[in-house]
Amino acid sequence: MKQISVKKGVILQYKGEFSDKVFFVESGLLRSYYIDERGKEHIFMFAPKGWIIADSFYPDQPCQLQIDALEDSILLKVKKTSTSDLDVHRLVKRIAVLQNRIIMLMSDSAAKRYDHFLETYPDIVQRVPQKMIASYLGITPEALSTIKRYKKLKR
Amino acid sequence: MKQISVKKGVILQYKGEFSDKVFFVESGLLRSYYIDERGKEHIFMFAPKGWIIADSFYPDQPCQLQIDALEDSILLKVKKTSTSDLDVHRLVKRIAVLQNRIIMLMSDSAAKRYDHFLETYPDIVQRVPQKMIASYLGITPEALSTIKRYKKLKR
DNA sequence: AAGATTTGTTAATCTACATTAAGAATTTTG
DNA sequence: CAAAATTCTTAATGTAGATTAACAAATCTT
Repeated sequence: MKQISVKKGVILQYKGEFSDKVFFVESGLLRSYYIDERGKEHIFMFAPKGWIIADSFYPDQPCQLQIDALEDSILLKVKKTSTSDLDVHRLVKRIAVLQNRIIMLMSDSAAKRYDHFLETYPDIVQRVPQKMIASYLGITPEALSTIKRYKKLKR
Repeated sequence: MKQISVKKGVILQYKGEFSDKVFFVESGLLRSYYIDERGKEHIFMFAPKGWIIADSFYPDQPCQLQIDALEDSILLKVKKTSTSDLDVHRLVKRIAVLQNRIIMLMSDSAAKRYDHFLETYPDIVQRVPQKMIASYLGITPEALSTIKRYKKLKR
């Protein structure tokens, strides 16, 4: 369990790598993302201060997700193999986060998914490019742009 | 931790209920599903023999998911509050399942999501109505019907 | 077995979002 | 600061999947 400091843009975990790391974000912002067969990135999750980020906790399986820093960040790095550090409480919390993400993805319209995102990450809108938010929502940046225009009109 | 036996159709957990239950499926088939504001059901997960099914493990929060039996089933019912029974190993496994579900939902086409479903639950296709599979995939039964027709044509 | 109900198919039409493209705004870099 | 690169917006057109509807097939009920 040691503290590390990373610059924006640094890749902390590559897809396919056999990783045994879990990161606790002390400050800054990370993201995990899935790269599909066509090379397209789909943002799986953002991790601002206080969040955990990791692949699925199996050290003997190749990672599905890639993780990098969207801002200069300070992290606590823990080895997954030290099961003792993975307390049940934190795992349960993570399950809740994933469950909400699934319910969010299942909710019909992109506009609603955007609202859901705003609730989950109230302070991230200003910090990352819209195209990343679009990727998280599963839509194109153009579509997000249109959604935002409509939201403005309604006000 | 006690064994219970339920008939097809029995609802084991209602949306909004404060539940502290986790079910291990010994035989049969359960499903968890999310009910949206318009009353539409979205199947979150199927749980055949060997799987766990539960809401997000917080006994002090109302359930987001409803759980019922799709077949006569035999279950082990565990109280979530007895943290000791929720071993880290099982939680980690559950996280992996949820992560795969998210990646599946993010993968572009409905046809691919169907393939993904067939891999995850090879023996469920014959056991549940197509409209439930469609719900799990996030599409209409009509759309699934069309996907299956195209798959047949290609063979 | 006959009727009733639920489920599955097909086809026509509609719509949310994708794609393409071109220009405007913002950020990065030398 | 100016030039280059990236990001954002808008609009035109295309498409996967939704909706509607009518019928066929399977399942449940008595």
